[in-house]
Amino acid sequence: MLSIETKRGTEWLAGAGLRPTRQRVALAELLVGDGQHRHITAESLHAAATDQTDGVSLATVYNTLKAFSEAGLIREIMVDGTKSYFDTRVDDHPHFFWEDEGHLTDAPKEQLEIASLPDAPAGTEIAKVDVVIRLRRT
Amino acid sequence: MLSIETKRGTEWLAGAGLRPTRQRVALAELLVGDGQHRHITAESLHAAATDQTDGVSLATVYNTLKAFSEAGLIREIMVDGTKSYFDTRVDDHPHFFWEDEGHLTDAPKEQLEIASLPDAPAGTEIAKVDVVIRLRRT
DNA sequence: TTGAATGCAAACGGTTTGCAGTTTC
DNA sequence: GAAACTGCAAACCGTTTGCATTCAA
Repeated sequence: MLSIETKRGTEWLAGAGLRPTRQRVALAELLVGDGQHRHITAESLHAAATDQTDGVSLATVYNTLKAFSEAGLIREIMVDGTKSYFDTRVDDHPHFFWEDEGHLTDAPKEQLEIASLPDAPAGTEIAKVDVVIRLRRT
Repeated sequence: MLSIETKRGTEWLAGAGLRPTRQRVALAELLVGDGQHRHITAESLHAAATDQTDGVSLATVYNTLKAFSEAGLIREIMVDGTKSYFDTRVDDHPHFFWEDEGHLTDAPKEQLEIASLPDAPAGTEIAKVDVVIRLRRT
């Protein structure tokens, strides 16, 4: 069908207590509408939104990504320094970063076995562990 | 003694085939002069250089960090997104990132055991594996 | 002497913000 | 109606760059 599905995205927002505005629903659909995980940047998401009938301003894309991120709906991944990347999958899992193309994909979590991890120093706890496997074309 | 030691830094530069200009030697000394590893940002290094008699312009700090990094003398660590961090220790090892203070320290490498790592996808090889343990105050 | 390195200031690029107008509840 | 959200444009801030000057070899 041609009509835009908005159910999943709306529920996703509701689960985080975020108001389902037109813009947020549109972005949420682009992010989780088909149930797949995605890696995006503000720029790529803005471009995707612009391709649709409902556009969303770049500033709102930034504000929304920040809001989603603070609500725990998405996670920011630090790989590039010049750009922010976000992942719709929020559990700890390793990433491949394709240095030549500057894009990010999930690495199979089952294939990563961490037998032991350094202890958190006194007075601190581990908030998250980022594992980024940087790839280069051979 | 009060005189500024410049031997180690000068040799360090020579080893990478970089000209030992006054500025580079000063920065190299600040980085490896005492044989200890350091985690720095352009800003912190510039501040440290300014505290000395020999100042170095901020642009030169940036250019120099880039040159050192390309020469393999230091390594850039991606943790913050808003700032670039560099490490004078260049082997693969895990880091603690103290989210509250925004600073970086080495995590004990012996305590990290990776039993298995995802395979590099066809046509690629692993350039490096970044492990960042993000800490939060309890 | 000559190519490389430096420093200043201006440019850059991704991100944030102030504020007026709009929308959700 | 009140509070939250949006969009525009301007501000921001770490970083890079153009170019004239200085320096190492």
